[in-house]
This record gives sequence, structure tokens and C-alpha cells, in this order.
Amino acid sequence: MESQPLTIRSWPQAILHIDADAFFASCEQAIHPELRGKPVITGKERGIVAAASYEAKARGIERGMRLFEAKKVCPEVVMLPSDYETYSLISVRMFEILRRFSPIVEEYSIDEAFVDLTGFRRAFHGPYEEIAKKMQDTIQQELGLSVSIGVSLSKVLAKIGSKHNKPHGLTFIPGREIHLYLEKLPVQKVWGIGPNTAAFLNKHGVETALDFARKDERFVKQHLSKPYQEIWHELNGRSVYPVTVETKTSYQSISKAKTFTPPSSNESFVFAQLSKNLENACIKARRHSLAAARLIIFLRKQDFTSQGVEIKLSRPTAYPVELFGVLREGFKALFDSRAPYRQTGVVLSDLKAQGNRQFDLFEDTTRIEKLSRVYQALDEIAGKYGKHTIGHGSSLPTKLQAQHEGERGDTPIRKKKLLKGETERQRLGLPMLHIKI
DNA sequence: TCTGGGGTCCTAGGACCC
DNA sequence: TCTGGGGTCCTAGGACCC
Repeated sequence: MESQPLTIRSWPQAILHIDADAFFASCEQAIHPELRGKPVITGKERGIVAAASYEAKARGIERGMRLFEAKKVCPEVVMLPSDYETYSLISVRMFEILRRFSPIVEEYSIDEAFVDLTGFRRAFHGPYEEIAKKMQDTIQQELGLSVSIGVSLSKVLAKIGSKHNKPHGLTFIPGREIHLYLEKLPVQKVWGIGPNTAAFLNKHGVETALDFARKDERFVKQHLSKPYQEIWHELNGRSVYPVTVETKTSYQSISKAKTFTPPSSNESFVFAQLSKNLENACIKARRHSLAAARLIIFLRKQDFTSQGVEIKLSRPTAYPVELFGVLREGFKALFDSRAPYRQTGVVLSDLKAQGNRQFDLFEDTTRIEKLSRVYQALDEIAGKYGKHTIGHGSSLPTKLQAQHEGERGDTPIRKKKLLKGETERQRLGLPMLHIKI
């Protein structure tokens, strides 16, 4: 297989990666000044630590820890539920600040961005490090947020830089010093290299990022696929990943999954959970004017094993009423009343823009138009009065449950080792089941 | 590393067509 | 009846990311 020629720029790039420190917890401290200096964690609604402030980390709290453990190591910890809407707003403001320095800003995730600074030295009368320092100071002053920054010749190297010194670090990696940063870095810490590829590389004597960067091109081309060949170039200071400005406007797939505690084997409750997920996924799809031509349903048992089905729809849709029939069928095929379940989920995929929707020749188009008007009205009401004002009857048992779900007991989580090479997809273990709507 | 919720991209192989 | 070669599209699966 001949791979595409790699685009290698002939002049040195200056790429900056910025990563907010303990973002969720820092947002809370920025909004609530009384929390500053205190150990704060978010994730209360899930029962595990989603983010921990540096004060909390200093007292031994780690991401992923269960709440009661956090409380044990640090009784005075302040626990908050995650407030994604607020974090998103703060994130937007952070990106706005970055755009004052360069128009080429890639919003990589809620708390990370890449910025292409190539050629901006003169505009700022100073070296790239000074520009980076100024960004860091501005974000600190205007948003009260601490960020870590890496600047180097490629995205992969810039990422290594921003991780090198946290929190509030600023690391500049010029071409002649790359090896100093790679030599002690285990290869699996490199962005894009996961446990599988790391294991493969280890077998070939590659332990550190530097070992990998120094591997000869023949080996890389022969044994590794395109993404890893690209990482290899990036580690050597040859930028192949451009900083892309386009903000995400569409989706390849939309998924919704929810874990409930304690696990349940109540059929109608579990089905109601599933319906709720479907409704939420459809709301999101409609908000983006998308309709799904495929639906995946999965149920996860208490022991973390999952079963799922993938259903091909005869026509794309984002209307739950049209999907409840297949949802029920799929659910029946999966549900085992002996097993307590801990999670249900749906994935809408093969998404089509609704503008281009084709009606089948003999389809009842008036019915579909009516449906579309009904859902438009529903979406408007939800917009005005809140998302959960109106729902479908089949999702009702989730509400009943919510009412007498006073406390949500911490169910012990069974540890299960991921089998080598096992993926999310395989854990879902999806047999193909074609059902037409 | 230790399972929450949400995503993306790449590749090999089969089906189908000339 | 057998045998090529080549192209395109689709799918399932794999690996990774925050």
C-alpha cells in the first residue's frame, strides 16, 4: 500500500499548545472566589472525581477516585457537580483571548487549543516565548485561570511541551533541544500512541519517544500505519498536522449513554432509561438538523460486559416515535432478566443532513411533515421551559425513579482488566441485526 | 491505567462492475 | 467455460483522543 506523500513545510513552524490546568475545578474557583485556595473537586453527580483543583491534588486526591475515598483522604474537600454549560462559556472566552494573538486557533477540546504563531514574532516585537507568556498572563488576569503552554515545531512536540511542566508551565522546545525532551519520555506518553502501539514498539526495542524518533524511516514505513508515520515525522520536528481553524459544525455520530446506581433488572425501568437516551440523542440530532440512518442500542451489565445491536433504518430519522418500535425489538433481543444492568446507551450514526432528505416514492409524506411540525413545537417548548418539560411516555419510569432516589449509594466498582487489544467496540460485541422501519 | 460520557480516523476485505 | 486485472463503494474492526 503506497501512502500519500507527506506534506512537509520547508520553513520552521511555531505551534503552540495550551492546556488549562484542572479546568473544571479552576472554573469553579474562578466563579466562586471563596473557593480559591481550597481543595475543590467536581463530578459529584457521578460519584467519582472528574477534576480536582491543585489544592485537592496536593492532598492526595486523584482523577477517577471515588468520592468517599476523596473525602477520606481530605475531609474538608468541597464537592461540586459538574456544570458543563458554565465551563463551555469560560472555554469560549479563553479561545477569544487566543484569537487576539493569532487568527489560526484550533479549539481542540473544551480546555485545549492549538495556535499557529508562525510569522507572528515581528508583529509582537519579541520571541515566541514572550507571546506565549503574554497569553498566559492575559488568561490569568481576565479569567482567573491557570494554563500550561508548550511551543515547538509541531503539534505533537507542542503537546509534549505543555505537559512537561504543569501547572502554569511554559515550555519552549527549539529544534536543537528536541532530544532533551524526548529522551526520558516513555513512548506511550506521546499523543496518539496508545497501549497497543506502545507494546508493539517496545518489542522492537523502542522505549522512549527519542528511540522512536530515531528509528529509521524504513522500519516506520514497513511496520506502522499512516497515523504513526505522521507522529514519527512530528517528533522529528517536521510538522505534518496543520492547525485547523474550522469549528466543528457536524457530527459523524451522536451517542448518549447513562449509568445508573444501583444496577437494576427491572425491565421497564431499564427500557425507560434506554428511551430517555434515545430522546436525548434525537434532540441533539435535530438541533444540528441531522437524521440517523443507523441506530445502535447497547446494554451494559453490572459485570461490565455489554451486548448491543446495530439497526439499519430504511430511512433516516431523528424522531423518537418512529424509532420506539425498533428500540423495543432491539431491547427485547438483548434484555436478560436475570442480569442486573448498570448502563444503557444509543448511538445514532450514518447521519444525513436533513435538508437533503429524500422521501421514498410511496411514503406517507404528509405524516412525516406532521411529525416534523410536532417535534419543532416540542423543541421550542424545551428551549423555552427546559429540556425535561415534555417527554415520551415510555421514558416515564426514569422520572418515577428519580423522585424516590434520595441517595445514590456508592456501588463498589468491580475492577476488570481490559484484555489486550480489546476495544470499546468489541466489548459492545454488536451482532448485526437488520430491522426495517 | 482501573471503566464516565462523548467522539474521530484509518484499513483490510468483500461485493460488484467493467 | 475459465481466467485476468482494475476500479469503486461499503462495512466491520481497530486504535486513540479528551
